[in-house]
Amino acid sequence: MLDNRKKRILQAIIEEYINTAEPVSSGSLLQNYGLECSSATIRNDMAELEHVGYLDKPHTSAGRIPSAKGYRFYVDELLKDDNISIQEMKYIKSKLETKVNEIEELTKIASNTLSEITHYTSVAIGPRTRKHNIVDIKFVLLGSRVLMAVILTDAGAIKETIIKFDQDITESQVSNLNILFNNKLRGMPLEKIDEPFEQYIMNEMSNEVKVIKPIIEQINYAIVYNTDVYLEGANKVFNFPEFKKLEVARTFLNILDTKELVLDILNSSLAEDINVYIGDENEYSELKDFSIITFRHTIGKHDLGTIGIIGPTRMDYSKVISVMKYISKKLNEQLGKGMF
Amino acid sequence: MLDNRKKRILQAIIEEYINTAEPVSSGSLLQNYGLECSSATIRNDMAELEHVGYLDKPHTSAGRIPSAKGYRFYVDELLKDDNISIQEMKYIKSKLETKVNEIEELTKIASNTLSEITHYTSVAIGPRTRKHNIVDIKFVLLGSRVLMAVILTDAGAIKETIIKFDQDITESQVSNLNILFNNKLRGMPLEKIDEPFEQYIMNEMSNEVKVIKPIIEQINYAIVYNTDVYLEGANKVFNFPEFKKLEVARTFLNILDTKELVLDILNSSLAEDINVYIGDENEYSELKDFSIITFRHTIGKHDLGTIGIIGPTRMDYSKVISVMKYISKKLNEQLGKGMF
DNA sequence: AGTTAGCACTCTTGACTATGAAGTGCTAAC
DNA sequence: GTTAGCACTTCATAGTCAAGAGTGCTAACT
Repeated sequence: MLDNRKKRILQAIIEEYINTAEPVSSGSLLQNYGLECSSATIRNDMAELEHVGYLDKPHTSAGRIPSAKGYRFYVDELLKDDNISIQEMKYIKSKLETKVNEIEELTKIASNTLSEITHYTSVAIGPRTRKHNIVDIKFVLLGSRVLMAVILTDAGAIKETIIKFDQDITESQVSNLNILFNNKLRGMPLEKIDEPFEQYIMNEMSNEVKVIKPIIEQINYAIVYNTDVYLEGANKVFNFPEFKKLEVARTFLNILDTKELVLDILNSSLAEDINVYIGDENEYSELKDFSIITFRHTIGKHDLGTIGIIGPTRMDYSKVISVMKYISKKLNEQLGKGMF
Repeated sequence: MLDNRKKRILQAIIEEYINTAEPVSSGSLLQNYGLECSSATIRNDMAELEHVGYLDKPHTSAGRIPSAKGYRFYVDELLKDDNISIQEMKYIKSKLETKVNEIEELTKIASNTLSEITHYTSVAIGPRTRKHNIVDIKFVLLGSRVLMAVILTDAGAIKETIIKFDQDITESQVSNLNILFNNKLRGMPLEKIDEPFEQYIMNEMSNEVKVIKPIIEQINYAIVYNTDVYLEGANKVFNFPEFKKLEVARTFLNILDTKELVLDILNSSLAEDINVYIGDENEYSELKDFSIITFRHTIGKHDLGTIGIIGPTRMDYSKVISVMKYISKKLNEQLGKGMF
């Protein structure tokens, strides 16, 4: 276990390094933090902290920088999560109070705001709607051969998709579809639009089998593939000195371009909690020089979307987590008002 | 006017520079291009070409690089637009033959393909629909206080938007809306959903004025603001040596992040033609080190979307223009089939 | 008059060196 | 357990130098 002074020194080094991006020396700690001991004592403690793996040393005559393990200790034990100003709170509130028509828009706004305030790149995905319950499903004829399906869910998500046919569709077919789909599916989760259901409908409307298949296919496609990844502030990374090295910047942009990877990370984030992945804690080796902080917001058991911040391991964890917690709180208040 | 040999030398310099990104020397021209003269002659011509502004010189003892004016001459007079392989054509064909439900998807696919083949960053916007004629307009009640408006146009664009109310909406109101809107608007361009129209509807439905206003507002919002900018391959720039300088990469990403700027550029592109903006020909000074090539595809007088390529001034104009022309041709064939 | 060989001149690049600054780790004293 | 003092290490910066690449000019050639 670390004694009190060592903890203070570790915290000071990490916070100084987060601010300056320069290796922290014993002298600078003495100057800027009110430590009541000499630089030699600090050096001894720093050697100890390095020995147990919380610090690294770029080379013998440089100061210390935090290791991934050091950041982890900091995040778990030392970090303060009230690192947010009144102005920032006001700004967040005003942004989140925008009137939106769909839950997904709110996720976008939250992600956007998070990036603005923290100056890191944010990523977000909309809700995984498969578990959402169907409130209403409507088919509307847009042309003699064009049908639109609109599905409303109890978590405020709206899925709409267009289906084209090689043959004319009649109004009576449409009203049949409306009745059958609603009778069977209302109150059911979206994932119930599956093969058994397709079979059922085909039996009920046995003389128009050709119409059913594309409808079910297209709806499923819309539900599954409608997982856009929203990105905000990719260019912000150039403000950080770690991205001065072209290779790092390139890796970063490649990560952001690999939608599947981002999706995977956001999806693996646990429900209702803030998750921090520091450097090589990340499952993917491409991410070893980066940290990711995610959180998912939910209503009851319903997933409403996941937001993440990605940046250098030298990230201002305190700031990001503080802002995230506040946004999370406000989102819940907002959603609690019964918007949907 | 340039004599034949000077033209050949200019062309050779530009093509060599596009390939290598290194200043081109008289010696290397002699080696790699079958010019029947000595390096001294080439040097004389190069001095002349520099004098008239087609070439620049980084410093006295370096080779020459093309100036913006040089590229312009090359694009206007020397460029070949058949720089595309059979495989590439096949690939483009296969991509564009994907079945799509909306014209906008096709624009996205074309943009995406263009970026894949040329390895430059592509941007695209959907059609400016204001001049599109309304084929049908439908209101659908999604909940007692949620209305969806779907508008179909003769160019295959579908605009849908959701409107929320503080009061219940009845089915009879909805059918009224359907009748009134369609009677008045069918065959009209989308831009006709304007203030005079709002007045007209308000007169016709004078007892439900409160319902009309948000509808018109929201529809107009959807028409005007539904101009997403699609971006593809932003990370590709790191393959080009001009982006080795961090400042250039940063400027580039900032440009891509400024949606309004990109939108403006794409919108100012003329109809049905390929437009090339080289370096400081661009209206915006931020773009002085970049070139942009755009083209808009149309059916008759209808705008169907605009696609652009943005990259360093040392761009492979020949390749990009060749591929664009081919895509443009295929798009027209595709659309000519009467998909919409 | 246009073309060419030859060569002096210019500028860049990379390797090598010297020097100063920053910081540590150790020793010995407190 | 803490601290002052100092030797030692490493990095960053500037300076020097030589090699290499390419031009521009001059004078000769066709």
